[in-house]
Amino acid sequence: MSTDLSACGSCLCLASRRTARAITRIYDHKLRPHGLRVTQFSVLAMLALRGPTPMGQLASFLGLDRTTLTRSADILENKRWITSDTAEDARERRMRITDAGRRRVESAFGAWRAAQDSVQRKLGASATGALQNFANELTA
Amino acid sequence: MSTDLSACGSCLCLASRRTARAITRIYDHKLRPHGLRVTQFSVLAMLALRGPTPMGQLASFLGLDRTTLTRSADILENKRWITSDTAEDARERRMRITDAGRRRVESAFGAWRAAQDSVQRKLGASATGALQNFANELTA
DNA sequence: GCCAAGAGAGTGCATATACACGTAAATGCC
DNA sequence: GGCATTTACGTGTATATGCACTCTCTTGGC
Repeated sequence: MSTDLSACGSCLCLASRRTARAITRIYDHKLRPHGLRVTQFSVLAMLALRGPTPMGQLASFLGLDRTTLTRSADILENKRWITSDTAEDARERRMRITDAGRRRVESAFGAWRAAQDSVQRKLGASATGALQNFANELTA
Repeated sequence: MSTDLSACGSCLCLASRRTARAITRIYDHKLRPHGLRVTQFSVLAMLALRGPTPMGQLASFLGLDRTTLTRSADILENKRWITSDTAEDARERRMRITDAGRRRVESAFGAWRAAQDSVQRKLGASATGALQNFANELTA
């Protein structure tokens, strides 16, 4: 009377993780010459686009845990690519991209574009559109 | 003459990672009472379905780096949920699920099913089908 | 003004992830 | 049979990820 595990072969979590790992490898490979990981690129690009943003809000935009961003932010701050200060509310840690950070992310933009195009070619336009929606639908 | 980074707002890598993180949280939450993470569940289920499998081959099926599986396998082996031995080829480390491992993954199956259904409801049938294809298309 | 409740953020811990590098066993070629 | 090559795998290092817990600061009610 052992359980039938065959349904696990179509595990959506495994599928999503495999997809993310495969895509991440493509981006990281392209970004490597610029000394950036795609996770770091995302944080820098987000800050460049949105301007100074408090931790929690930035974590929410990136869809990751607040405490995860704390560690990533420390790394980026050590590299002098971001700085942080406090606002009126002394609890808030407001993150800001530095000039060096902006130069770094801009220099890597071509590599990011190449990776983006590569994945787009492999998956097709409709698939990439769907992928864009998933995260939003899951956090709604 | 600063670069226009606005295209980074639709980064496919960020989208895939956000999706995977959100889905992982759902599965991990359901599996928690059973003392399993979804990554561990995947390894155990795969071994239960496929029988004894060498490291590299298992890593390939899971779409993760071989060295990542080394660490995960060590954890599962410490918990006595899997064992490993060598075959004719002394280089091969062949993984095998134990009875305790099988009981564990079977006891968690209901939780996995609940998480799977939950994500399926949120994304819809066509979307989940698409998600299943992505990983395969990217590793082809 | 005082205090309880809530909001924003950091730490300890465990696990996940992969690249560069190293090691040992099998294999192919002569 | 001996050695270069290939194959399967492990380690060192760095980063990513999130839960439980803790701390500090703000806010509301009195």
